[in-house]
Amino acid sequence: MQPAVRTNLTTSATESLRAEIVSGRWGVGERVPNEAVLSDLLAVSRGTVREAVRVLVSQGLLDTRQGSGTYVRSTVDASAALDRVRRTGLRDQWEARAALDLEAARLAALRRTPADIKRMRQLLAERGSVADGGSEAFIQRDLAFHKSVVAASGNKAMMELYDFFTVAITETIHATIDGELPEPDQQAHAAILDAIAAGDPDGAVAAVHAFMAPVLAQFERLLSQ
Amino acid sequence: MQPAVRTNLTTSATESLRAEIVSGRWGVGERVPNEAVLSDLLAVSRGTVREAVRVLVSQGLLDTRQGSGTYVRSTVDASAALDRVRRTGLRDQWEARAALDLEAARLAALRRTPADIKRMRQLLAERGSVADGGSEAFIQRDLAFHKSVVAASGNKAMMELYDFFTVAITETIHATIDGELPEPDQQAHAAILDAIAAGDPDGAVAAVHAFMAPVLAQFERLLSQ
DNA sequence: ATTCATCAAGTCATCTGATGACTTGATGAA
DNA sequence: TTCATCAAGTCATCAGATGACTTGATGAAT
Repeated sequence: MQPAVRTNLTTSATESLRAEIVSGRWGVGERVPNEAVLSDLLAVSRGTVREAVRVLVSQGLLDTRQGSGTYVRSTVDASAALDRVRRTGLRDQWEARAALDLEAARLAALRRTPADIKRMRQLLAERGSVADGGSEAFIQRDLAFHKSVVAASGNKAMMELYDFFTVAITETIHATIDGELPEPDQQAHAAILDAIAAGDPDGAVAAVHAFMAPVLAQFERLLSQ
Repeated sequence: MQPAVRTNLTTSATESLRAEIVSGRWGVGERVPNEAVLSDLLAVSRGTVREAVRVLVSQGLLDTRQGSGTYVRSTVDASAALDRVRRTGLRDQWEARAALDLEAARLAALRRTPADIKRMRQLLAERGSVADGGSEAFIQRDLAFHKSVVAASGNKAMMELYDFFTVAITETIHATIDGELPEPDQQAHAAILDAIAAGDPDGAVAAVHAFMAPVLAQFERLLSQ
């Protein structure tokens, strides 16, 4: 069945205001109606209007000036993008991070410095097994290796996004299935590093693909239940 | 002189609450004090507390449930992560988006529905040339095609990220080099679509690579100046 | 004619109090 | 053991009031 949508007045007020802005009916720099008028237009109380306006201010769409009024600051709504990303499913987030892993490995194979290789080798050696220090510590070491690969790509945007996804995915996993995912083995990781060290971009991509496959397959199983 | 900082109670209340969350003092899933208590703790009225909470809800950090309470949803401060991504260079942002293009094309080749293919074909046909309606309109049509490819991957996280990077890259380009980039040609785009329609993931990846190469080469030239 | 202090209207900022809607755990009957 | 009922706790929303700030108009002083 179609799930019943439960919304609240503030949210719908926010979306109504947002629609006026992104549609361009309220132009950039223009002053919007005051709180009392908006309260009438939206048929909600002034408090609700204020909450809606505050949200749009925090997203950079509006700008309030005490004593003067509320003004349109921008019609571009990118600031909420990552929030919406976080609301997507676990599989989607994992795939998006995998996209970064893939391209980062390819770029790393083209750009890695000797220092990068040394660092990745060290982290891979430290990665060890789950037996050392428990699964939580192992996940941290595993992550450190992956991040070093992304770092070797020299791409700061991808590093930031990788961090973002890592935390978001961790939270989602804790909130839902509680760690039922297979842990990729040491050999698969070594293959990635070898390809990067050899300066082989296609090999690096293939290696990442190989180690991602079982995890994604597990997702499909979990999601199909 | 140091400009006088003028802040308001709602903003400082928001930051106080955010600090509790990102510091981990309030853990994920935990229920936070109710509005009346927060009102006392922050020494502001309940209305102000509600505005602050609403902002954090809109940013995905909190979650309110009527009748139950307010809960910590996540400790990832997406708005901060996004600012850091924005501050990275144009090449880094472009590469990150390319990583999405690449993986999305591969996934689209595996998952595309007949409706997806029809839509992509239509948008590719409409894409036409710069002559029709000027470069601004052409860029919009070009973008529409790329987004349809990402949509065909069925991955919502990647769609949101693609939108984000598109806006960020557009802003950066306007702010810096003012559109000196080569426009990938129609044939290269057709190759992507053909591979996806044929259900050929490797071919889709190769096609995206082929069309990205000249743009990235141009970046290298511009950046080396 | 120009400058500047003053003022009044308009607007957002904040507080207070009240009522309704919803959730959740306890209670007790079937 | 199951399930309907209930009461307490919490967020959702409204209404009214006061304070702080901005802005343009006014008019006196220079």
